[in-house]
Amino acid sequence: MTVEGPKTPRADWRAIHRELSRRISTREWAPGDLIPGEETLAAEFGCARATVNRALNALAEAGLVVRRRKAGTRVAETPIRQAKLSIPLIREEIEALGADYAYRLISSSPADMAPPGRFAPDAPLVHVAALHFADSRPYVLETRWIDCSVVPGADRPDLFASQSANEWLVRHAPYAGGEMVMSAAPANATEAEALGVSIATPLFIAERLTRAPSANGGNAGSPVTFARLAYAPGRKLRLHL
Amino acid sequence: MTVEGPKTPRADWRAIHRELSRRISTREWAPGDLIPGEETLAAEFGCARATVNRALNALAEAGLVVRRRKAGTRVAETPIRQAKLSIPLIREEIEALGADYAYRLISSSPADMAPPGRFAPDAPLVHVAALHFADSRPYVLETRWIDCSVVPGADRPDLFASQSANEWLVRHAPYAGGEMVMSAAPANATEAEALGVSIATPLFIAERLTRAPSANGGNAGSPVTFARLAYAPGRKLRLHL
DNA sequence: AAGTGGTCTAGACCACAAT
DNA sequence: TTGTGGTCTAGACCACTTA
Repeated sequence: MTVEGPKTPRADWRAIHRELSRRISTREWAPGDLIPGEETLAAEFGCARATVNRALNALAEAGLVVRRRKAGTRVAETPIRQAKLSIPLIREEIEALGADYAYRLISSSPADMAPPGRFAPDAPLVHVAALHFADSRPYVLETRWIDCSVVPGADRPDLFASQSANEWLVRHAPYAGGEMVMSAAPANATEAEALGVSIATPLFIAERLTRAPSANGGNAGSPVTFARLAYAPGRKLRLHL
Repeated sequence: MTVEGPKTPRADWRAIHRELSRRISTREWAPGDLIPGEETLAAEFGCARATVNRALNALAEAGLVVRRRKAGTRVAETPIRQAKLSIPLIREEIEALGADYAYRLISSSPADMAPPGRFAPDAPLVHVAALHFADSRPYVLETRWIDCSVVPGADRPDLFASQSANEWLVRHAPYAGGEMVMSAAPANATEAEALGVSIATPLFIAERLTRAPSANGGNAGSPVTFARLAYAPGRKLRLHL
């Protein structure tokens, strides 16, 4: 009998998910073990197979089990292997810290120098540098290039005077996918001055390339924008596993 | 009609997902727009509502749409806001680079100093320091504490002489969840010596706290292990959006 | 009060892969 | 060949929210 509380629904896929999750985390079912099939579990929990299927799919998506036709479902050998990283707008990130947000454009101009190899050689680029502040202190330096042939209007003067490129792009650029690379690097002269730290101070760097939807509807079209974010010291990226 | 190719299934939730995804990425449906209800879309695609539901749920999980009862489904204001981060074992991470993996234990002993505030004051801790090599070059310094009262046997001598604590724990410790924090920091004396770099060199730091399942089956039990990973310069964390 | 998503069911057929 | 997961359906009821 699985029904316990007065308000307990007869068969809730979340309840099944919890129970299976428990059996795995307590090693009642150890890594590598083959667990019962959907039909069997459905009988055990007294519900339809589709309900068990949903619970198992959620476990699979979280990386707790590995499912294969005919082979069955097994507890993953390496259980915690995936985490979801939410990427908020910088303004939201700062406001979530309980700090006041401010923005200042440093420069916006047709690009002289472009980051090598990311855009087509003849792409009409705009270069934008801007600072984001938390409680009047520099929080992150944003250095960005935008391909105007993909995002018409991005070369309008003063466009980014009072709104960050990211927020404008979110509203005006088509998107499909992209890549993000995070690393640690010493502050260069520009970053040091903008953030008010010494040269070579360790900075958390996030670089992000966004791509337009490709012709066939896939998610690997031509680059729309490339941004390098250099965070002031102390910035931490938190994840829940 | 939606059926086009000879092999096209009548109604495939992935096809619906692709089509809706396309409408969003091309801004046919712009951020903030209310999109048609499940019933309407089911009629359009000629399938059951459950099939549309599955496609929309996938979009919601990816952060492309926001769904609320009675209010309907809207295109998210900030489209790309989530990324999946896969966290492989260090050995797998190094082997994925095409490099040879090697491991060397530096020290393993009852903990004298514990990271403050992470474990109970009287918890019987073991402290482990170890180096992971890629092609004979230091790749990451692992500094770890383990609560032996949660993981019996972790204080066995020479347990981590030839296998990393992480791999042993994966096989022997119950788990439930945890937190991970990433940042950039200057190398301290220990890290500098172990990794063969100068003091204050910028390092990518990942700190990970793992928790045991709590009594009620939740995912916020007592700490099992805390690990600090200090990566040699050049390490990059790549994400696909 | 009413509309929308959330979920369950019972049955069916299919796709893949191990035997 | 056959067992297992993958998916679809048609209908039903429920839960949450907005109006």
